[in-house]
Amino acid sequence: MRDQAAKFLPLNPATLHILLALAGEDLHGYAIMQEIARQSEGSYRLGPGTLYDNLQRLLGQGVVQERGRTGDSRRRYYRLTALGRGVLTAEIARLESVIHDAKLHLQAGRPGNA
Amino acid sequence: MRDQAAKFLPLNPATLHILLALAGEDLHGYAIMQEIARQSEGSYRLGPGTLYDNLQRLLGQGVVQERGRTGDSRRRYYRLTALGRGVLTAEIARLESVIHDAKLHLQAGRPGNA
DNA sequence: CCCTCATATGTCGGATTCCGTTATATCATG
DNA sequence: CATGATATAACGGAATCCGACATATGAGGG
Repeated sequence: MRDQAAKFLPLNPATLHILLALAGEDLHGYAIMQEIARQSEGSYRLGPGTLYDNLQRLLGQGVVQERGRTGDSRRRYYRLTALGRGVLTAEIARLESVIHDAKLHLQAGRPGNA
Repeated sequence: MRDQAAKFLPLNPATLHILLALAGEDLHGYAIMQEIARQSEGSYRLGPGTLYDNLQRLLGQGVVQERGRTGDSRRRYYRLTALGRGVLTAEIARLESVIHDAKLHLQAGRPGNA
């Protein structure tokens, strides 16, 4: 699984945030946009173009899948597959190591930057 | 500064890794490629196309600048500007919050993924 | 019933970015 | 001065980004 997941890394920001939004619960597209805006406190917003391009690709890659429709017939709910969960987990682990490195370098040498 | 830096976020993976490589010390392009490969233990490699496209853009944005050439006349050394250091710092802070959220959701509910 | 507005998905097309291939120049060695 | 490794850069097709626009459905009021 980790081998499979590794092929998808690194994730671009849009993909990372979509997977993150879906990690908590299954959501439909419009709700994904809202959840990403909420998580970033409004500083990062995905437009529909970027969102649906990405969902289309992720469906094809088997990273997310569509859940059976219930209630509101407009909504298409998406959920992470096992692969998708593995990809997100692997990316988070990778980013932790990136952050670790960054902190070493950002404080070493130049305190006040400039 | 942070306001300025915020305009550049989120960083795509190539940009993040270039800035990270330069956070430690000034490097020339070829060395940036090697440093990124080293930091990721070979799992993420930037080709020259992606690297120089990005450096060109970052120079234009004032995120990195060229240092005076010394020694080997082929090499062009790059360094982070104050803005560049601020951008990297802001992105790292943002990613920490992303990781925090992700960990909540990834362990909640589904322990073993699958 | 309609009419209207918010919700929700999807399309479209230009701009940007990605990224491997190829070209060119310089260094180090013998 | 020949050779091979290092280093930068140009090139061009593919992929992605992303706002604007189009369409369809739901909720609620009159």
